[in-house]
Amino acid sequence: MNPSIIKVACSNCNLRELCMPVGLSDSDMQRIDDIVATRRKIKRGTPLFRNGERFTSLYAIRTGFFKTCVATEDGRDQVTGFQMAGEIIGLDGIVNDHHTCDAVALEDAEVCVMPFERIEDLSREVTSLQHHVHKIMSREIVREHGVMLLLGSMRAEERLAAFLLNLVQRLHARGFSQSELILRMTRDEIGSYLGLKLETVSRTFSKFVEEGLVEVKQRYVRILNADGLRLIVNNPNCH
Amino acid sequence: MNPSIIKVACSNCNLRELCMPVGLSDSDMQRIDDIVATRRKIKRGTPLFRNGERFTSLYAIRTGFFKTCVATEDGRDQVTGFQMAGEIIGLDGIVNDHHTCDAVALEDAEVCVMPFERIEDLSREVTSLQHHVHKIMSREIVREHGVMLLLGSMRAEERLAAFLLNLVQRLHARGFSQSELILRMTRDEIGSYLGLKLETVSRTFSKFVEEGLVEVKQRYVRILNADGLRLIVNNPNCH
DNA sequence: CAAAGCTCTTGATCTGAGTCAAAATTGTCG
DNA sequence: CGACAATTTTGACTCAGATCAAGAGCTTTG
Repeated sequence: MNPSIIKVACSNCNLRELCMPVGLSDSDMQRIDDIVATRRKIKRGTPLFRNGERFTSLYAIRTGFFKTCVATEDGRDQVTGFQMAGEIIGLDGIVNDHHTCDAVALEDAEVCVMPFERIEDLSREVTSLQHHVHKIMSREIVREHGVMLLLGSMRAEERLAAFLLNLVQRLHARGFSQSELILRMTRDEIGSYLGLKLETVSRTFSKFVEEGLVEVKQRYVRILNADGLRLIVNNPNCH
Repeated sequence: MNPSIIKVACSNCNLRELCMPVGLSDSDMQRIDDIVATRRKIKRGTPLFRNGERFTSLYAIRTGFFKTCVATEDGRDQVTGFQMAGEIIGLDGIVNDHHTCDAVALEDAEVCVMPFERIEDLSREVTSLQHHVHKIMSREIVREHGVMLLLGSMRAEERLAAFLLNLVQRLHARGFSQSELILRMTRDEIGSYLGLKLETVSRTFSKFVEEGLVEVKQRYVRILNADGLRLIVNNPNCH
């Protein structure tokens, strides 16, 4: 028995509205509580799951911050996303019953373990859960379209600006500041996600600082001019 | 009434094993037949659906070839995928009840229209259909991870080689040649998908021809040395 | 079938981001 | 607390792919 595994319930979880369907009846809520079999704590730098591992469960992040990354045989890898509290990871494993990417905690984290079989069973009975599962997967597809747009057609500054705005927007939705954030990932990881080298990420940060768009002190970032960043993202001709 | 809409069934469709679950009982097959409400013919260059349109159905491609693309307000756009017979499009629309990309036929095409409500209703009853829907969505997520890897970390030659190998592999799975194909898209569209300019796509084709890897005559491509292409994809140090 | 309009190829040049290198800063842990 | 390791910044130089431009092939349509 893993001592880091403890039993809990969703019904009184304050992230409920992020990972669960809204407007459930009490009895449905009760049943959904049972989906979350256990919680699991993940130490910083440690994988929640790895490419090739058997897929059994989806994970709802309770606390902490993750990255997911895929790799080629020849050792290149690509960060495919950064995930924070209330987001669901593991969807990649459904097709082949095996995970096709690594999920690594970037800070000490805790996740709710939701055995996928139970999700499937229950979503045959609770329609709103079925909808919810479909929407979560579709949302991930749409998010990835956005990343493809970014990687396929944006310049370094546009990519970093879009990245910062996206992060801060998601943090804000979780009750954090709209303008301040602590990056939980290295420049190298940001670069991998954005298709840039770490030096380029660093230089672009410096450029934003010079232009008074942000204040940066290592992992700490304060956004001074969000509209300026939005302008960079939306206007390819601004330079 | 749209005259291009006609009634049909899956049970005797030869693409069945590509878009539908396998190993269904006769009675389940019967019910799944009813999912495909209609078929729809799409003329070359015409959209099947557009960004912003209300989402109602998924589409199984019966014949023809599609591209899907997303766009920014400022007019940039990005091809997010090319789809062929047996593949499902429209998954992007589930999250927000509206499509977030355009799907355009690159040759005259025919699709099976599958109202998503019916899919959801039936997949609550037919477990194998439920699994199937989940797998299709997960497969799309994994595919997009691959595209992110390509866009984020590969060089032009690697991208084009990976693209050709992927296309020919999918065509082969549909009974076409492993070595010959007709591109249904322009150099510009390939470039958009691969994050390259059309000139770079053209030059890279020319380079492959010089190296004896492929034979190219406009849209016609014959792969002469598939292993050579694979080597380009897998070995970042080969140059 | 001829003209107009796409699409594709190729050349010349430019440039944004990559590479290599070194120093500065911060974090970690005995 | 202090030293080692990891991360970040900055500079100098290079290069893959973008851009600009022109011409050649194809397709389409009246």
